[in-house]
Amino acid sequence: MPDTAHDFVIALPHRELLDQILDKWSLSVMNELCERPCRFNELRRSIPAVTQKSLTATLRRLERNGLVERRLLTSRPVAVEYAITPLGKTFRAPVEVLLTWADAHMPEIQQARDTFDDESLGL
Amino acid sequence: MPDTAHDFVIALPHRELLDQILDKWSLSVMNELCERPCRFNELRRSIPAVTQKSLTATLRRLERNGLVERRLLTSRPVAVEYAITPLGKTFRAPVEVLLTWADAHMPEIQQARDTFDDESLGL
DNA sequence: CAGAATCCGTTACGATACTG
DNA sequence: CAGTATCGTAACGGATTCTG
Repeated sequence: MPDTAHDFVIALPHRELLDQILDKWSLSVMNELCERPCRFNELRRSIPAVTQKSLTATLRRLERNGLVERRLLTSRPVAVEYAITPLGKTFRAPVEVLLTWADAHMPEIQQARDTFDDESLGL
Repeated sequence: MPDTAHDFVIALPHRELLDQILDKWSLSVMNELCERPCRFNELRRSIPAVTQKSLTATLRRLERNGLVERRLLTSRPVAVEYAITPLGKTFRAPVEVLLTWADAHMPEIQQARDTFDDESLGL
């Protein structure tokens, strides 16, 4: 086996990949697309806080990494549809594990934060 | 069950938490501390690319969230030791799932990138 | 409708110097 | 040894305007 265990630094390609698909909006976008293909403005409405610019960038990144597919609908006027890819679907499980963990330990974490913040002040 | 499925936006506290513990250096740091408690400069050597400033910030964040513990060793001169907490240990599993996924699909992803980049040029 | 282009402020980060 | 303080840069993201 190569390493992964005592791996010095999470391996740069991994780190870079995570940066691209765990960023601010990617999870929300993929979450939406996992339910159904969506038009651009449909996505905007589903994720009200995202700006058009960020959404575009997010979709491009996800498309480049093969997690999302951009379909040009040859209608009149031309429309665009985004859909999750098979690869994208395989990413759901790891993410759910992550969110489940977050959910389960959020109270514990919140308490750690409170304690930490109190101590910082208390000094 | 509440939602998570048609959840609009990954829930802000979750998003914020992920930002704090999946950031650039946190995984490498926790990876190291999972093997043994470490001194500050020991960590720096283990993760050569991290600057002192970023390492300090990362450790503080992880400490605040209860994933890492800062132990003041009352020796002469005073030393500091960082260790993973029980909570921190529970985070290992989700991360491994994530990295395993990344490992398994990296070739596929790399090919998607190549294709995408080629098409961008080809036009 | 689905963006591209521009401007602009905040934040992240690295490099460097200094401290108890 | 384990930081803090300061500075400069660069990337990120939001707001706004424009376009086929």
